[in-house]
Amino acid sequence: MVLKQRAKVQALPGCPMSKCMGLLGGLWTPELIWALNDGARRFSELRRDCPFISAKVITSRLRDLEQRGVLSRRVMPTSPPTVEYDLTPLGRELLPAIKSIVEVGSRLLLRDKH
Amino acid sequence: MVLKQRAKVQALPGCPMSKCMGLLGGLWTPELIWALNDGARRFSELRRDCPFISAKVITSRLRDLEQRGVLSRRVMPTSPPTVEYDLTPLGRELLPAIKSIVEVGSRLLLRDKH
DNA sequence: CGGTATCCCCTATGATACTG
DNA sequence: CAGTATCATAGGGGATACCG
Repeated sequence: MVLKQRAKVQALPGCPMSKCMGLLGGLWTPELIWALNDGARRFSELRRDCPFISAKVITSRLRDLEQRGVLSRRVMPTSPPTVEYDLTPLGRELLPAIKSIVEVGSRLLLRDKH
Repeated sequence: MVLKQRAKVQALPGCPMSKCMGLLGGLWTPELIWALNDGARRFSELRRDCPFISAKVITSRLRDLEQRGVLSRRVMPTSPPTVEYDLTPLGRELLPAIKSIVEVGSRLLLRDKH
C-alpha cells in the first residue's frame, strides 16, 4: 500500500481567486487587514480594535502576512518597545476586495432586519 | 502557495464582515459560488468546473450553502437523476465581493509576472 | 448520475500562563 | 508593551470505496 502522503492544499498556479484567497486565508485575516485601512497601527491598538481575536492569533496572522508581503513590521528602539504594522502596496491592493465583503455583509444584515 | 484551511465563522452577530465571511466560509466556497455565476449548474458540471475540489467537499459546501439560503437545489424526476443548483437572490448578492476577489487576484498575478 | 461512508490527518484557533 | 509557550480541540479537507 502506498503511504498516504497527504497532499497539501495547493493553489492552482495562475488562478486569480486562489491568489487572492491565499492572502485572505485565515479566519481573522480580513479583519486585521481592514484594521490597517486608515494607516499604521501598533500591536496594542490592533488588540483593542479586534478584541475578539486572541493575542496569539493576531501575532500569528501578522507574521504570516508580513512574510507574504502584505504588511510591514517596524520596531522602534523605544522603551518600552513600540511596534508598528502597516500595509504594503500589495496589502493595499486587497482593500477593495475586503471593502466589497464588508459592504455585502452590511446589506445582508439590513435585509435580516426587515 | 499553500491555501489555508478556513475555520468556521460563527462569532460576532451583527458584524458585517462576519456576516459575509460566514457565507464565504470554507476554503473552496467562493469558487463554487463563482461557478454558478452564469446560471444553474448540475452536480457533474460543478465537478468538471472545479476538478480540484473533491466530491465530498463539493457536497458538503453545497449542503451548507443551501441551508444558509445562498443557493437552491432542484432534483428533477429523471432517470438517471438530475440535480440542479442555482444561486438565490441572497447568493447573487455575494457575487460583487467575489468578483472583487477575483479582480484583485488577477492584478496580483500580473504583478508577479513583471 | 449524484451522491455516502470511512478513516484519518492537519491546521487554525482558543485558553491560560509567562517574559524581556 | 509586545509578545511566547504550552496544551487542547473542532472541523475542514483528502483519499478511497461503495450505493440507489
